[in-house]
Amino acid sequence: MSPVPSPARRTGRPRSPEADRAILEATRAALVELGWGKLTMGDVAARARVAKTTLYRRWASKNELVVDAVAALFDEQLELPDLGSLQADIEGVVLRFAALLERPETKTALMAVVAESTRDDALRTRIRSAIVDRQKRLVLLGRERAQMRGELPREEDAATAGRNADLIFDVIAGAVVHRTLVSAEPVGPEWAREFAVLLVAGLKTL
Amino acid sequence: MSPVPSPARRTGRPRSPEADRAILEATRAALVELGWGKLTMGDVAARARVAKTTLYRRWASKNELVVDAVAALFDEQLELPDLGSLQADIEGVVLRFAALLERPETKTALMAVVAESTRDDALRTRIRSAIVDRQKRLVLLGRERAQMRGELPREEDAATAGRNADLIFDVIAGAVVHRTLVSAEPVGPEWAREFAVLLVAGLKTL
DNA sequence: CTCTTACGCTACGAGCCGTAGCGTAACTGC
DNA sequence: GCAGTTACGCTACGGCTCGTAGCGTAAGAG
Repeated sequence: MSPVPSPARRTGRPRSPEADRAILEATRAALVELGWGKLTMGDVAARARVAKTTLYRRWASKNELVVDAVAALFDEQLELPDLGSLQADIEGVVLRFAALLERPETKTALMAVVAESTRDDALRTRIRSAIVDRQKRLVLLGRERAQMRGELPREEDAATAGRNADLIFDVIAGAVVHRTLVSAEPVGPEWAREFAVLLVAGLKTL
Repeated sequence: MSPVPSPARRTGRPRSPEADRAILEATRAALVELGWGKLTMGDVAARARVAKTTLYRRWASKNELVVDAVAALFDEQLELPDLGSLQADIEGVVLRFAALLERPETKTALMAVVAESTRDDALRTRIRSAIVDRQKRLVLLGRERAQMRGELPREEDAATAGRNADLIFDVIAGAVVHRTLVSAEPVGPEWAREFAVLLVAGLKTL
């Protein structure tokens, strides 16, 4: 989690895990109140009751600090219960993802970090492993279940299966993000249902 | 376009439209080279060969300047030729939107502005009218055509029609944006075709 | 020709960044 | 214990950007 200098050190005073926690939490709080643009390292340090230099000993830049602070939010929701049908599973994953995006600290930060990642490959890699791939697992899981139930055909070759998974993931995640952040409308059960109906119908013809 | 003080002035030296142009263009260029975070007003002014004070006479903040600079990019692609079928029309709108997003000045800026808009209602309104609604018109146009051709049923009431249009728009725009910016994969003709197949199949069952 | 407004330029206080230097705290190995 | 090593808090600093003020000049309107 503290990426900058992770030398396999063995002697000397160890880093305070408490400080790690406090800094990440302070970062999320500051994001909610101030937003990405006005968030300052000095402010985060003050909230965490930590010296500014301590921040810089762990994170090289504001970008990386924020990515880690946000990524921690995605550690929770990694399970998706089997709801019995493809339709229900899609509604479930949509609602979970939406619930995550509704949280004010996620909204602002995720988009800002994605924006920055268009110019920073290291950041993109970090986001991919910390956030995107974890969400994608849910999609793969849902498809697998649907194929077991016979709701969806199995792809003939691995390449097609991979392309389809990517497509489905972009459609689901994209729609939820766009609805939440651009259209700025809530993702409720009805919307999830309508979206899932649309998607399931499309998937069955693939 | 220059939002700050738009008093119905009639006397005195008029504002230089040339300066407007130069500033917006310089802003886009700076965005490509520096990104949102490192873009400075001083730098934009220097690129536009304009005094920094001239920027502040027109735009109150960096946010609004960037929104206007990006919005200008969306003024072009507002037409969508009738390609003969719903499938082809969707592929067309996807490819057009993707082409816009592929431009480096759009990529970074659009996401950054969206991120900031989660905390700034005025900014969100501005984005909506300048960018979102214009793209949405294309969706409405495509649906209208498909209904004329008999490819899609007409909605029974206006409320349902509105909800459907919103849903479709979020799916299309969201998928393209997510594919381009988060997955960081190109939107080519094959992807557009596969996506359109999926969506058309779903739409016909709505 | 006067009035009014825009422009370029310079200068400025304020705030934040990221780093350096110091003394102190915590933990390890002898 | 004691020395060695690393983390921490604190202070101070140069450098950069912000956004504004003040001035003299440029450009249309009446």
